[in-house]
Amino acid sequence: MTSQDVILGMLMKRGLTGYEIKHLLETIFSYFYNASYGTIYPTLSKMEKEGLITKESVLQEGRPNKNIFTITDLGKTHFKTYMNSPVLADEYKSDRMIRLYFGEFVEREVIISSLELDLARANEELERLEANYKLWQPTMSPTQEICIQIGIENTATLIQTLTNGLNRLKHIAEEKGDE
Amino acid sequence: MTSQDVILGMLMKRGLTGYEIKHLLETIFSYFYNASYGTIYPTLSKMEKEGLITKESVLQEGRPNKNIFTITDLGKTHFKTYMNSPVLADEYKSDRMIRLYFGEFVEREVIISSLELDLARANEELERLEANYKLWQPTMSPTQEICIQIGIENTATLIQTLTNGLNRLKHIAEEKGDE
DNA sequence: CATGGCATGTAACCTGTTACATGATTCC
DNA sequence: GGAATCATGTAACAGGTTACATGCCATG
Repeated sequence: MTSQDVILGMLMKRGLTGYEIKHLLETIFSYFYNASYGTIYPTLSKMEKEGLITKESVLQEGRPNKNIFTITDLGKTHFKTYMNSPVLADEYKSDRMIRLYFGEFVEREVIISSLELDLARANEELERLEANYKLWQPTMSPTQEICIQIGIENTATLIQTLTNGLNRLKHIAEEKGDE
Repeated sequence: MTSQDVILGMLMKRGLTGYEIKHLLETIFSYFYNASYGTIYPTLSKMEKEGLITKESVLQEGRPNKNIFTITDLGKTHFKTYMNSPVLADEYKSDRMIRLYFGEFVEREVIISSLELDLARANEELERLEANYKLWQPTMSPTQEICIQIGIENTATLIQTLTNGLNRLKHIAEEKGDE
């Protein structure tokens, strides 16, 4: 799974610009993938050279011209090859979790306020995912729905676990304060 | 958060060899971090040159010699700087999720059997995490416990969501079969 | 006698990010 | 007047993986 595979998948439905691809990544894909412009544009150029996609330049008034990329038959073949290749293990690197894991080496308050920030962010993320779900549900395929449900339910669980963890940590902090 | 920060954190408790670091990553850290030997050994060399850690070679009989690395005061300072730096966003790239998202472009059975594999793996992972929890709980710090609880609860939630999703997909498949 | 555990290390490669460069228009 | 949106692109760099190289011992 490289950015190329993900972009090909996005183009299976309709032609897109690099800018639109980035926007999609930030909204619907953000839960399980992302890429910067520094990846997207060079990848699109490379794919065009290889004949996986074609470029159509559209002149616009009052705003920059744009390049709409459309998948070719060769591109579709490549995408299907990807979809039938062995599934790779998830890549997950969490700075939040690392710091929590090593929490014993910093002051308790640092950890507590960090967890509180995580909790606030998780709540925002949950709202965002639920808003997305309501917005796009009518046009989503069944498997897309499962994707967003996984995102929503995992975030809801995270909120629960963080809340429980915070309560326990605060409890320990109070006990220590009583000594 | 680079591998250096994680390794420094691991060495805060006791000296370790590269091999032991890899083992720890695969067992307790696997839920939120990992690194290959190709990262670990060069990073350890670099850290030694920079004076963050010291190397002690231990000759062994019947098995290869090993290098035990110990954190220095400079290393501890670096670790604390990391722990007080701004938290980075999680990096999560999931091939599983990408394929599920684009599931409409392949045969339903491919998706169903893929989800069934995911479910089986999630069950194994849950068992592994729970076994770890039982094994290490007595020696875990409160924040370490929260880490493993997050892992366990998220995995349990994933199992639920996958089960629900599978049921719905099979239902749709049956309806289609009735046409 | 083969597999897995113990143990270290390098070189070639891949993939991606960050920061920079440009510039008009619309909304607050 | 400043920020956000639309829109594309590059160069330098960072950070990592994979495959290879080595080799003994214990277990089945």
